[in-house]
Amino acid sequence: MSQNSALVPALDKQPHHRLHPVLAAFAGSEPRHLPAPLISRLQPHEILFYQGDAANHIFEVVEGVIRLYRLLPDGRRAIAGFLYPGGLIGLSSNHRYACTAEAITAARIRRHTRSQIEAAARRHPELSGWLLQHMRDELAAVMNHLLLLGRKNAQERVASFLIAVAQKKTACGRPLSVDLPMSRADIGDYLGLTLETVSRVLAKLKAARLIALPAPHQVLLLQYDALRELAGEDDDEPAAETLTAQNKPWTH
Amino acid sequence: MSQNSALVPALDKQPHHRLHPVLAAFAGSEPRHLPAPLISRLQPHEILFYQGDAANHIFEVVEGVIRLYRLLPDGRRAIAGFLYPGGLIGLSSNHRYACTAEAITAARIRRHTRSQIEAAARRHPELSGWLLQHMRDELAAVMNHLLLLGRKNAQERVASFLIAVAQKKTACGRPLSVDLPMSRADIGDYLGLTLETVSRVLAKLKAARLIALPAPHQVLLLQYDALRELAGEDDDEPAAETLTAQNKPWTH
DNA sequence: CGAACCGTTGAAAGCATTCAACCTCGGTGG
DNA sequence: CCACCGAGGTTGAATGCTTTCAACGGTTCG
Repeated sequence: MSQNSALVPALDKQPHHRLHPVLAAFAGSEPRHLPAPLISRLQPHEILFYQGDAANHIFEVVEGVIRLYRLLPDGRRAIAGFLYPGGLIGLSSNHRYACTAEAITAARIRRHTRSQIEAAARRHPELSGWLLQHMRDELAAVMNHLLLLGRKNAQERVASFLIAVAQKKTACGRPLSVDLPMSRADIGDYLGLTLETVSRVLAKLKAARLIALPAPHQVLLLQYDALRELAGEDDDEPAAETLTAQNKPWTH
Repeated sequence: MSQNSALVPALDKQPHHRLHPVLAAFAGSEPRHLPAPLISRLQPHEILFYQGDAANHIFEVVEGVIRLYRLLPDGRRAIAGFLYPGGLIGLSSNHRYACTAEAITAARIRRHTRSQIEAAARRHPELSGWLLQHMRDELAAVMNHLLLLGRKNAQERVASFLIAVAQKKTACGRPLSVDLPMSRADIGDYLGLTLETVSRVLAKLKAARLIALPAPHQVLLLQYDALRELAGEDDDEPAAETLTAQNKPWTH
């Protein structure tokens, strides 16, 4: 509950760009026509904005965990991502927010108007680049998630999830302790499973001694590498690039 | 096979920004130190680049259809998107490409170096904004796809797919004719289904008179609205925004 | 003409879901 | 203080949707 790296839509792996109050810093360097960015507090089930709302603001999670989700007309829910402190919300939105943002835990959120950000970005190219990088990271994370949702089975999904959550906690010694502030239903809606299936898979991983569950919201990764194997992601594959460097179509 | 709007990762709906040779136009307005952007031709199964390759280029589809996909170690494949003429590839990539890009049909591709693009973007703010917008559209499309993969059943997925493909063809009168240059396996890997399931669902939709299949790669949407209903997306919901404008947490 | 590829269709199997019961834990109030 | 209640988690049994395996027909191409 006290990690502070971004866990953007599909759980970023690289913990680069840890700067907490980045936007605030840039906003602060502007002439102070505007009040300093507002920090608002959210109660556990409070909504920050709804899908379809005009996307006039960009939010920065200061504390707590936020879920982003979309709903089908009949109520089925898909969680697009969990946001941890340092995470940015709404950056990649168009005119309207694509998801609903709701607090899972009590949270503190820094709010910036889009125009503020854009003005600051014009003045500070490094901020502009940083925001772009953030969007690219978000997209890369979502690509991973498409593979997970499209082609992985329940075990692989849960294992991938645990690995991803663990990779935010910058490599303490294993066995790794991870806590999951969200409910089983949240995890299910994130992984495209039912809450029962999530529970069952966790039980199975526990029976296989790959994890331990001291409490429902705390997981110990006992065999990290076995979990990675199960997750089936070649996260940091070395350069398979020199091999394929020839025979590029455009070298014709 | 002759549409010319972008069908980015999850099949864009808004056909805005139809400008075919945008990047070329901007590149051309530079002092001609560099050769004009190369156009290369791809054979049906030719690879443009592999996932993991250094992302030094940005590509623009001029003609044909490209698939972007990721693989699991055991060969399972998830197609992240199909790209049609006008689509940009690699724009949102980090240092490395997140997907493999492969031609489905014979294709012509315009290649730009990333540095060319970036230089042009610095000189032409409108290009910069356009690229940003493109990334946002891509992300929005992927969000739709997460919902599809995470929570829709086979029928809903196929219906959504057909609707999305149809929405590229700017609203000719219904019944709408749509052609699918990709194979059933491609559709399956895009929708998180097997090729058999795709075939079966199409047969079922045909039996229900919602579509007709004059040829395997041509679909007639006989009952567009019923399909939309089945797809279950409130694509263009009107403003539900004024209703929720009050009770924003930050107004505390 | 035969091989290969693609799409379709059938039958059986499997994995996740659905429905339901039970349990634990906190909070509340009698 | 303890009974009651609701929320969240776990587990079991049955169902079902999708997958898997297999066969068949059509088309293309060497």
